[in-house]
Amino acid sequence: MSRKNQNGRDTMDPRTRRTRRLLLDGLKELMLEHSYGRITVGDIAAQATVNRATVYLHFRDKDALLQALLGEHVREGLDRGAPVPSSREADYLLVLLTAVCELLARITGECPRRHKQFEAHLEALVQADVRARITAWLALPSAAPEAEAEPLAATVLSAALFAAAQEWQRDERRPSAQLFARRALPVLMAPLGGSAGTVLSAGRRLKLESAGRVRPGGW
Amino acid sequence: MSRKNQNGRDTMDPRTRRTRRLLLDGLKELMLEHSYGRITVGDIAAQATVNRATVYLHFRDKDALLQALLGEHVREGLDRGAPVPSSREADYLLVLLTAVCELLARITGECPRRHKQFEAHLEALVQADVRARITAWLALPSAAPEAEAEPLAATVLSAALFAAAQEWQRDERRPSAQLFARRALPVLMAPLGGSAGTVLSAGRRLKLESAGRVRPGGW
DNA sequence: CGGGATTTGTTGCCTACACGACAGCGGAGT
DNA sequence: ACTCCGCTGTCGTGTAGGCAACAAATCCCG
Repeated sequence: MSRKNQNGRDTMDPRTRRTRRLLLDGLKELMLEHSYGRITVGDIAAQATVNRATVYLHFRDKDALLQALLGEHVREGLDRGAPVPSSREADYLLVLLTAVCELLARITGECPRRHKQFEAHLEALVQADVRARITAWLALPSAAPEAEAEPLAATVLSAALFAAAQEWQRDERRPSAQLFARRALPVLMAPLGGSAGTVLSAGRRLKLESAGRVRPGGW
Repeated sequence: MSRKNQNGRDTMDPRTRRTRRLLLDGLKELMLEHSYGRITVGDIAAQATVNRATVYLHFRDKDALLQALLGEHVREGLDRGAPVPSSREADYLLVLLTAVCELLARITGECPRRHKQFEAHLEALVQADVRARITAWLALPSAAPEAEAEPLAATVLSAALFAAAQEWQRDERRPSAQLFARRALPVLMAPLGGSAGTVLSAGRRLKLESAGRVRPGGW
């Protein structure tokens, strides 16, 4: 049995990885031309050159497969633009907000009419992924010894950030995502620390008053 | 055990078909950037997301894999342009000669410098495939009841046809393949039947006295 | 509404593939 | 000369996947 069935990245049997990929790609391919509802599990299996029974070795049902596909789409969309850094760079939130704005725009823009039904779901996945990224970012090794991840910090931060991006998206004549992010970030963080600082772990003050700073505060 | 390991097309285990395809595509992909000699079996396996040992379940060695890849390339090249017809159409040889000319031109034209070493081999494969096509064409149901496949017919015809194509290829200012084929065909068939029209449909009398002229790469 | 036709999940048996380990071998360096 | 090293080709063992058949939805049309 493969070490990690769900989250395992590289400890999986190559056959499992390959088949998973074939299935995800197969569904993606089919959804370019057909509506989700009209696609059967058999269609997906055929497209993936895999037996129908095999589909169920990887996903509970068709919806779970779709879920995984959408999740991957979101993950990739955020990874180019806002990969989780290896050190707790101060401007990560800025980068992330920019990327979220751009991804949301892409979702509502490029998504075929036929799949508009999934937009809400897709946005929820974006929010979940943003939360995961912020959590990971907060968990990064920091110089402060007392660093204890305030569990609420990620929740609050991600919700605020995502809401900001959504508002940007609704704006008729919105500025560039980059510009918007720079202006919005201070507002975003205001509720967190008293004076726009101390995002969380006590000693760690993130100075963001001048919101355009593009240099990591390297620690 | 799969019904037909070598030639079976559709009676193979889907896993076998898929892995074969992955390996062929993998080698093709690698050869876009590396010279054949520097590519190891392990590289191919990795590119194909397949275990190295699995390669040997499909091909005796790296060379056999290359052989299959080149053969497939030739087959596909001739299939668009000169697929074996379902009835013994009279002008098939014309179509085939045209296709061979164009394929030869593509081989010497598009082939990267790095792989020029395979050109001769590739041309031999073309000739072999041409022979197979002509054999198949001759075996097609014909109106003549006495139709018995004269085994030498395919050999002679294919050698002559291929030699003509090679000569066209060497011509500095060659005409279009289409035009050349039209002009060359009567010459080609002259040794076969008396009057260039009746190739071998009715009388199937193949006079080969003057047919010994087999161009290089021959048997 | 009824009933044939698809589609969905599930199961048991068999096969192709993954993996690790192995001996053999050719090449590069010292 | 020698060892070191990476590649080749093969083997035994465990597992993912192919296949056929199945009951249970679900569709859909008269």
